[in-house]
Amino acid sequence: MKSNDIEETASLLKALGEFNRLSLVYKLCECHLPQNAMCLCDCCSVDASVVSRHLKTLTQAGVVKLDKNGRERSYSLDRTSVAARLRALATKIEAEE
Amino acid sequence: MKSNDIEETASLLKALGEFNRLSLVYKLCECHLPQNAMCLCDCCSVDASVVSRHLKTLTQAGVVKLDKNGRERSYSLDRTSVAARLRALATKIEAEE
DNA sequence: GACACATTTGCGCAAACATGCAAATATAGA
DNA sequence: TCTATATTTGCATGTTTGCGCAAATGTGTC
Repeated sequence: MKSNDIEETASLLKALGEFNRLSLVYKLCECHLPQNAMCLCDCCSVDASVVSRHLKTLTQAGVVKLDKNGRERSYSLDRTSVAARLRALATKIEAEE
Repeated sequence: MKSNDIEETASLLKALGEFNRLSLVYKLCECHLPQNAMCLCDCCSVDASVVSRHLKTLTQAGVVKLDKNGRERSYSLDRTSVAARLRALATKIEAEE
């Protein structure tokens, strides 16, 4: 197992492993359409700046995708990628190599 | 989504989302038989006390199971449980509810 | 009991992190 | 250009966390 792979997976899990960030992810989960940050503020009672920072963290970890359309800045889950990475980890853990 | 569920899932991901802890998990992954902590020290170059603490964290998160047999203290992955929980999260994230 | 070995715990430290507030920035619309 | 709104960033703060070392604890063996 390469060190880089471990680091990469750890980053994903760390990004997801914080209460407010995971709440954001679940909130995005329920949204068919991309959401702007203000809308996402509702799900966790923290300052907008905190939400902004959490969304940045999630974006850097590849959990969330950002679409900029002029003033509109909308976030959406990268569902397939995240699901695939979690499943890959599950498969690895399950297998006795 | 209940707050407790989020907290519980976040705990699992947080436990896995640290480089040395994830290294321990991968190491345990490759072991057919339960391992003692000293053996696990090899995979990450940190003090034994640190490994002990990480293993405790992983145990509390339900990632690892501890068997005490006299002096022997051996750790093993709770493969099915962890895999199931990761897959459940993957499924949830993938689904547009 | 004395010893060796494995593991945990107490302590201190430095780095990372989550947070709120205020100021700065960006952008659409009047 | 001016304004209103959305978002980011700088700063300060309190908390958490990972770490190493040394001491303590547990447990089998002599």
